Amino acid sequence: MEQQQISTYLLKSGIRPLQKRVKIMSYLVSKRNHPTVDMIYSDLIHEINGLSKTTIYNVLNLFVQSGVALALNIEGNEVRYDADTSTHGHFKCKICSGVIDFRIKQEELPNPMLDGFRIDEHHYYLKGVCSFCANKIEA
Amino acid sequence: MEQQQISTYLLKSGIRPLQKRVKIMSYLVSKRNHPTVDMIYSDLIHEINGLSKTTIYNVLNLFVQSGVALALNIEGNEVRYDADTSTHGHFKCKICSGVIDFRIKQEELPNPMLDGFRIDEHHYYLKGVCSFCANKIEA
DNA sequence: ATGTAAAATGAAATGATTACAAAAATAGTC
DNA sequence: GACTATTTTTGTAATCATTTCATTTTACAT
Repeated sequence: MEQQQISTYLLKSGIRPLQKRVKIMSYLVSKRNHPTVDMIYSDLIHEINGLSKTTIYNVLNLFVQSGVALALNIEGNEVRYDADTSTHGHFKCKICSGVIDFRIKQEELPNPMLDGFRIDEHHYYLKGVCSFCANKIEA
Repeated sequence: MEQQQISTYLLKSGIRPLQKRVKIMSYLVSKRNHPTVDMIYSDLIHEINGLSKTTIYNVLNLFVQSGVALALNIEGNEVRYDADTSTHGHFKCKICSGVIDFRIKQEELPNPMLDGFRIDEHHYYLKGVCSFCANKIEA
């Protein structure tokens, strides 16, 4: 996606499309790697002059509050971010630590009987070993 | 559950049923409140003489590794523990921070096409506002 | 009882995240 | 284009959960 499109998207979501915000969203959208704050920082520090980690925290928190990004809490010691806010699941490999998406429809997810509850977010996480790592183990 | 039953259960799971381990498991099983380490510590410090937080971390890590407890990563800043290792979902209320279980069958959870992947754990988390807090807001 | 291995302890280290005050950038107005 | 008020970014320090590690204590078999 072009930076211009990102700007429009952010604006539409009630977020002023400032330079760093656009770059960070652009990174999330293009890489789709469910990065941690550290990953974003190490990748963008070269590209954005004088970027601070605090800014990344600020911007990501803003994104999550505004609903343009999801915070994934798959593992206790790290938060990962995802610009894809549509319904989908996540698989995390214990070996390579990679996180991949898998498609599921909203209707496929069970809807428990929770009378009077307001449900805002659905998170479906799987953990195990990905096919690539599984092959390496066998070999 | 009686402490005796807990001991037998731990033993069967390959865990030596030492005093503190039994007490901590007993706490998890009886309270079913998905506690954090801090909650366990503040509740058991009165009951167990000279209990240290490090011990709770040690014991819980052992429980998780041995498969007699689950570590829930619903929110990024806290890990909660659950002695119920059967398939079920968790709902966390944004207002009161309470976590409740809901029953789902293994078969109800979607099984994505992940060829060659080994899936070890399924986590299904919902977030929103529980009925109790929703009522309070309306009132 | 005694010795050995396992477990628990507490203090210090680590790592992620937040708070906060100062500096910089931005948008709107003249 | 310059001026000012407001918002954003920055960097440091503070906070909080968790782990590490050396030491002490406990459990258990002999």
